[in-house]
Amino acid sequence: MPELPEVETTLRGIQPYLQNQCIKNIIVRDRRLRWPVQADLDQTMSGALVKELKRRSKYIFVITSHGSLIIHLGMSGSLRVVDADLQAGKHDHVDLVLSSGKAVRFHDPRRFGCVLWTDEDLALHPLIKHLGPEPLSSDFDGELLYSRSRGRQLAVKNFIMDAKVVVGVGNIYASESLFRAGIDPRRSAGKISKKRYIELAKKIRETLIRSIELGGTTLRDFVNPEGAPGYFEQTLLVYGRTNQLCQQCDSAIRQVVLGQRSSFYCPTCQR
DNA sequence: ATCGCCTCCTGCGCGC
DNA sequence: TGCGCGCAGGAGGCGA
Repeated sequence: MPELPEVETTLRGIQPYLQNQCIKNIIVRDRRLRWPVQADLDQTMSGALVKELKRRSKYIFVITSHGSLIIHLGMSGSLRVVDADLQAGKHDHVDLVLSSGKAVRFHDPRRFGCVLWTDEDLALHPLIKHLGPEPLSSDFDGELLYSRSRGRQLAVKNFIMDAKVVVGVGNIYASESLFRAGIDPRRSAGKISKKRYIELAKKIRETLIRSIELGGTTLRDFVNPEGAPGYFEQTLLVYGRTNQLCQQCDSAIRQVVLGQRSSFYCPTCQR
């Protein structure tokens, strides 16, 4: 399940194969993603030169001479670098075929992801323009969490997962960051002190950076674009550990549902 | 404005 | 062994 570290790992994996390369053609096998893939995508982008790749939130931008692609991996999406003539499998919906003989293959069993084309300013795109700051940028800190949370009643876990507040904090990393900051995920966002938000912002940043260093979390079948797994899963302290003992205090880890999402916390370490 | 719920979709693991 | 069920979740959209 790609979260920000998995998206960053993916971007870094495909970057060397795409940068300054020519997109020979695009093969669309199934247009039915979260939003339909544009019918004439191949005609629009054939022959495009890839200028640069960028990430914003969990979106990957492929910026070319013939407009940009906005790619989101949804829940189950992946991008792999393959030899262009490798037989496509089930759920291999889109190939960016490169002049080099390689292809970047978009695979997404649940089809929650998207591959959208746009010729407009990416920062002004409807999917992008409302997004809050990047958690790894200097625009994000505890002061921001504190000021944005005043008067808010929702649970702090839901608050930090709101992309208008800060992007890229998904379900796994929200639980992990709150554990590391010692904050109960159910606590009302508006009632947490500035001091605690400063600690939380620090832990969000540290947790994401550490996961990127380890190549992301391999849950289900995440692998980087060259086929290697991520190793952050081995460092998860609460996520998915219901009834297991907390590594800090031996209490049993609890699972609750917040905002339709499973959430994990230690009843002793988190207050 | 805020917040919680619904929805899209398929694969997997579980119980029977 | 096979079947049916519940769960997983990113994030837009909607209703209260």
